[in-house]
Amino acid sequence: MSERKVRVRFAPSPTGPLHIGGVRTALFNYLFAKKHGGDFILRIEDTDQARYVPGAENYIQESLEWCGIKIDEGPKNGGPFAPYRQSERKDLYRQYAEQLIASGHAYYAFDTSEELDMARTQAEAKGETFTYNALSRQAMKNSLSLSEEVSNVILNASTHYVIRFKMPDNEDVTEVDLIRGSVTFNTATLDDKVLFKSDGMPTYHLANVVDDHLMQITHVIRGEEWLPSMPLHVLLYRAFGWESTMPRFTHLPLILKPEGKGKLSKRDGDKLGFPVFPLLWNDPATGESSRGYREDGYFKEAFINMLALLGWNPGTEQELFSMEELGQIFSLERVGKSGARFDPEKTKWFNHQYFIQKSDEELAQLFLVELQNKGVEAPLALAIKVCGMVKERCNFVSEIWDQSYFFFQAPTAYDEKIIAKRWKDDVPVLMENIAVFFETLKAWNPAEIKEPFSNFVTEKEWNFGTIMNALRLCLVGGGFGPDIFEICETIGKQETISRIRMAIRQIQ
RNA sequence: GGCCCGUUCGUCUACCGGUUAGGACAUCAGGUUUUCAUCCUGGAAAUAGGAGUUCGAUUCUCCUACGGGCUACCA
Repeated sequence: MSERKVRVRFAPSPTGPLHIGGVRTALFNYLFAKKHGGDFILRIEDTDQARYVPGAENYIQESLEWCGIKIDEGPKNGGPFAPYRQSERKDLYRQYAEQLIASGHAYYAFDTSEELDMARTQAEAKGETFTYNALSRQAMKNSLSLSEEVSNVILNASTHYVIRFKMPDNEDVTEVDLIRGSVTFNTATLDDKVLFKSDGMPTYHLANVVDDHLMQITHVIRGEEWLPSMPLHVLLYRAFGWESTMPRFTHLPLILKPEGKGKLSKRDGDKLGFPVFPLLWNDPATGESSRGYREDGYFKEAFINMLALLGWNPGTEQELFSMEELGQIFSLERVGKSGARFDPEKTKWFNHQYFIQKSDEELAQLFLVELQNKGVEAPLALAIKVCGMVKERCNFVSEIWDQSYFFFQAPTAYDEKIIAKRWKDDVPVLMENIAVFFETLKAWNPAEIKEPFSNFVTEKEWNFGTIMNALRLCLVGGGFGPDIFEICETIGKQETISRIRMAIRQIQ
């Protein structure tokens, strides 16, 4: 059993965009596979046609691709266990459900949803919860409570029946969870879960176990919301006689809201202003769109790095990891047990780290696209130079413009606060003197502007801070930006002088 | 309600019986930047509570509290 090649799967259901919790589950599966030289399988669990959302599967596929999570087998690239979409495997499940009936592990149930609702309401009235189990199943309509003849009559007359698992009466089921240790459930607290629905489709439980077995999955790594169904799944493996090749189970802690109670939801992102999804999602039903990390300007490396460290840590103080590195050092033992609150601020920090690691050229290419969208024409060389000057103060490509627009155009407005602070009554005259002085300069580069400029200001006995800050206001329109002489050089002598005179005219 | 899982600075977490309980984000204070940001230095900041076990508990056990998940012919 330990000889088997590691095979893991990510098995989302295409009911909407994959949220970051799902991406993290996929990531941990992928990293586990990489670490052990195994395979990563994508399986689409579309057994609920009512909740099927067009485009969702494609979204999932594209999200994983953007993240750099490579799929070894899946609906798009195929593989030896195709198909990888459960709707296309539909015909296969019935025989397994019937096998369970034949072996006495399952039975037909004929109760209508109205009858079940009634049973629930009645129980509720008595302050109890209705459970379809060993205690109640004799009172319900099924092939266990009814005679074989009656059952067969119903079976032949209608297709409206389900197949339920015959949950043992009172039995402890213990199974090891790789990050939590051994967990025990008593079957008396569990119910007779539906395995096969009246629409001819299997439920998650049946399809999941059958496919994991058929696809030779060795490790099931999924969200903590599945922990309560682990005993059912274990019992199914036993009932099928597959216990010797049953996968090991691991349940990942959930991602919680940044503030308040509960698990992270789409609403939190809207409210707090951060994406909850990897990619932009346009809902085909409501027409609503949700922001994505990719479109918000996050680098995938930063996104992955952030996700990897949410619930997992390497045990060292290193925080920056490439996908490659993660694939070498990831281990399930180092995944935490408790839910992790999501921190959008830290994600920005990660992005900054990757942002400043990028070369000026790489950033310039991205920045050029932004410039184009703004209708600004600029040579690559200038974009590279500008990126080099301002990258330290940005987290995103979209922030470069705000830090550097003055390299491409004269300021159209002047920051009121800076005017109040730096533009005293005597400043216009001083600035005109500076403009005249600049006209006399021959050389125009930072060093050869700075030296004569300093001498000039010193000679005049003007206050340095006054001059420098006012000059910055003239050239930039605000009180920020890179070295002032670098700016002078980059925009050119004529433009520098013209901006000074324009500011004198415009600032009141 | 029942079942299961969890609980270390505000947040993510390290320390798998002996530490001045470490790091990162955020925050605060200095410094650099004749600007802003970056950056550098420093500060404040935690073992949920109570019983055990032990020479010694953040670490092991139990109870309580709190948090989370599940409790569908959804996954």
